[in-house]
Amino acid sequence: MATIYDVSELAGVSLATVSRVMNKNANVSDKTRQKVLSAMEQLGYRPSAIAKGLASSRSSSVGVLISELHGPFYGLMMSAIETELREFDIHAIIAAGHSDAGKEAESIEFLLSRRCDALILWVESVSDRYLADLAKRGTPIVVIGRKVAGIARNCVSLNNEEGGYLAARYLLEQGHRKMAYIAGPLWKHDVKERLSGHKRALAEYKVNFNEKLLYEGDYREEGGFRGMSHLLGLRNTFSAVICANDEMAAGAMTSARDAGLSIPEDLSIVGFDNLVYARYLYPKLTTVNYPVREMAQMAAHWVLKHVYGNRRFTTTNTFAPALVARDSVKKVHR
Amino acid sequence: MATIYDVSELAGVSLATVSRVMNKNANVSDKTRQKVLSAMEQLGYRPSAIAKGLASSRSSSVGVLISELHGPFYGLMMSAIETELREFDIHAIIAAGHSDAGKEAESIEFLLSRRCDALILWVESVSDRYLADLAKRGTPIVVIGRKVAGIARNCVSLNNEEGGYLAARYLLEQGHRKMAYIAGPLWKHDVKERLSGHKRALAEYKVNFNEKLLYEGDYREEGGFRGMSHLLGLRNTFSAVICANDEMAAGAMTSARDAGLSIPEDLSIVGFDNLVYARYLYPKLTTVNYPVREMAQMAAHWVLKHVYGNRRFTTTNTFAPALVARDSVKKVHR
DNA sequence: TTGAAAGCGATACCAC
DNA sequence: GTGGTATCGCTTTCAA
Repeated sequence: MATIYDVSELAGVSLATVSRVMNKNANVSDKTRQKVLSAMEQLGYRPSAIAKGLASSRSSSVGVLISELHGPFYGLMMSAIETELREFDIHAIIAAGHSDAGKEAESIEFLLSRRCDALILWVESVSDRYLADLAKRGTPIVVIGRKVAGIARNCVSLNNEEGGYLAARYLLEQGHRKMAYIAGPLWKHDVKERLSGHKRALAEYKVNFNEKLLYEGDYREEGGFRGMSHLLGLRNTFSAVICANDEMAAGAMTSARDAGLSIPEDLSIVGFDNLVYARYLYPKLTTVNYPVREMAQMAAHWVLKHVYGNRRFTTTNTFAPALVARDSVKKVHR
Repeated sequence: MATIYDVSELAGVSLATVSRVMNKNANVSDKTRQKVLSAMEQLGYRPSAIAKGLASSRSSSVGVLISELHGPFYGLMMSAIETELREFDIHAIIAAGHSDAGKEAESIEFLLSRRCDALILWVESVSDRYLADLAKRGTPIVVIGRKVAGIARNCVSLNNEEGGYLAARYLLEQGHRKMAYIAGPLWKHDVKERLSGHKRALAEYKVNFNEKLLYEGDYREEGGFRGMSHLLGLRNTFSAVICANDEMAAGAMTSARDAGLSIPEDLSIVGFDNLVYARYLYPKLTTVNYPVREMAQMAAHWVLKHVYGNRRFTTTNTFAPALVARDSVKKVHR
């Protein structure tokens, strides 16, 4: 592969000059610029991002850490970040943390070793303390989906508590009084927040939260399926089930149907996230909107602004959920 | 951030020695190794992958190009590749091609500029010629999901024609004779192949292919939705609809239901891909399995074997689709 | 406007 | 076993 030396030689100019035309530095005469450009063309020259990074201590890359590379939620996030960054020729180096503290830390170290100019992190297991320390290590970070004490301005987060509240309140407004709850892994921050919002709504309506009707799922279809099966096996009755995300809602619906129930006639269901496919489920899923795309874009903008000095962006740190009413909830007359 | 110089100084050894312990080179006494290791520890030393790449002309990264970063299909692919590679401390640099020849080529150039040790490509728009030329440029490539003339051994592909055939034959076996087809974008290779397999099955059963019942979709839910709406608006009747992928099948089902039809009683539906969510649709979707994960792993293994010299892997170039019968097809008695 | 030369942080070959 | 040093491909002063 041709190097800058080859170009400089063929064009009959110095390395510095070649470097100047690459970086669109003004102080180059049109004539030399043309010579250089055509030399590059002839050689099929492609600058080495590696050498460039070493020399400039700027890698033009930002590390993105998410829990999983698959899954509709993370996919959207990644996609949005990549799109925003790419427009400025910044590349996303993507790694998966698998919701495990060890792997998350390892991935962060990995991204750091790649000398990313900044890190955008969706982390669930690593502690607030760890993140706060990391922020002081030099590489700018923005934490997405979580509010970390001490570095609030580096965070882009959703009010999950409010989301949990909205879902429950909606059901209560529709007349439901007995509801089951299929949560995500209970150690996760957002899971706990959603659940506490849920309880707040119940309290407001003076209905008791029944621990027996709480199932700890895994945020995936499978967990929703098992959760519903479990709940249906109980002696308790309930007219609605709230799932802590849409994927589990999909699994739960399938399970309910396998048990012969129809939705929403026999059972109402509410999800969380408002993934694309929520409206292609049957019946169309009533859920809580999670503005992932917007949040991901915001994280990217934060980096573009604070790390790459792009002044055109303004940033916000918190986002709000919103209820999206569709067809999976039936009104109950009491 | 500490450099190798700092470590060598603190440990009181030469650069070369530090480098040796990093690379687990045997020729270092236990004593010096310990000195170096503790110096690294003290300094919080983290080798620069960038400098390493420049010096060794090995970036320990492979470029992965896919059409979109979101979407269940690509997500699974990416995830599988990353997992395989990561185990060997090889990193995936991921880029999106957006099914556009210009962007695909640009992304490839981008990955090349990053000096990836190899490229794993899912490309749809760029020509066979382009790929064959690229393969000669030096950086090893493996093309996934497509068989490219001239570089067949660098390809990992599925027999799409067979998949299209299987879907249609299944419907024919179940007694269906009038079926509509919601295809993907007709310029795509796999779309054409699936469709031609479809026609082969029809021919075998001596049933005519009705051009009027062919709709060109977009491989996404939305396209399936519109396709079904379109088909239902026709004067033609049909007892089944084959969708060229599961996402469109989901959209199509929603549309059919909006029109008051029940599935599979009034209309049978078959998909393609066998995504996770196919079994959480209602009714559970009968589809054709696309072994994406296996294929992605194979692509990663190919690279691990041929580029990084890992002899433990064996490679295969072609994969076969298989029909997965579930609940979205009704048997028709004739 | 252009060039010379000193890094950037590792690797790897050659001595000792 | 360990050290010296050229080298990778580019950026970035500093002079001219």
